Amino acid sequence: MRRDVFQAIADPTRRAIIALIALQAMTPNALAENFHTSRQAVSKHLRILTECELVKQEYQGREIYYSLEVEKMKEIDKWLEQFRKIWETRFNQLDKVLANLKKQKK
Amino acid sequence: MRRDVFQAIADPTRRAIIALIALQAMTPNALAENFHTSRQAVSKHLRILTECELVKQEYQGREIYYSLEVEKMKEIDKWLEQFRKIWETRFNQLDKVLANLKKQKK
DNA sequence: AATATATGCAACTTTTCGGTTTCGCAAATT
DNA sequence: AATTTGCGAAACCGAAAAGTTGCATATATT
Repeated sequence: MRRDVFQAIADPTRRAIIALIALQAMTPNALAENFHTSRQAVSKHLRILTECELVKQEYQGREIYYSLEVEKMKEIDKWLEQFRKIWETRFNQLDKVLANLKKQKK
Repeated sequence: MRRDVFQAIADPTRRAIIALIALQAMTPNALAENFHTSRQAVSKHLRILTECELVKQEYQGREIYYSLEVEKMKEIDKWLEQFRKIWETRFNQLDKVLANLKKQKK
């Protein structure tokens, strides 16, 4: 079982779940209504999300409210950081090219 | 075949490949030296990365240099955007709490 | 021309994934 | 007390993933 953040967000249903519970805590049943799958399938997704700590549970009687562990999402952002540097540099280079073109036009 | 960016970065070997070719274009053979898998396996990963347009090829005689399509990486960044808003808000709320604590100390 | 090298592709195998169905349990409702 | 409801866990299934081995092909090298 790999179970890291990147594997967790690979599945589109899980990404949708993440987007939903980012806004407000939700129960498995409430979540399942948004998809064309059984509640059990959603439950399985929630387990995966819980295992990689992307999600936290809050027990309320027999209901369980799931909500996003936003901090964990930053891990993805952190990984992206190395590439952000690259695409910003590229952008600056493009900027230079455009600036030179302008100069030549004059 | 799903083949989207999120599925592409789910595999740790692929993430490593992405990180390598982000710095400089590399051939499959050169890449394979960095992993404990066969060249063919790396080739397969490269095909997946190519299919979702995360990677571009440059033919040079019998060698093929692979490099990162940085633009495509922005798709992940774009998806993260919605959560960035949330964690920044949370941060601001924490900021307020800290500010209040300071006030009380006075 | 013969051989070596770089690569992709196809076939095959094992493991993982995402789903369903069935079940058991605890909390609510009647 | 009996029934309904919300949930997770386990068993099972088909499809996809990730790897290996064995080719075929095109370009270099000798």
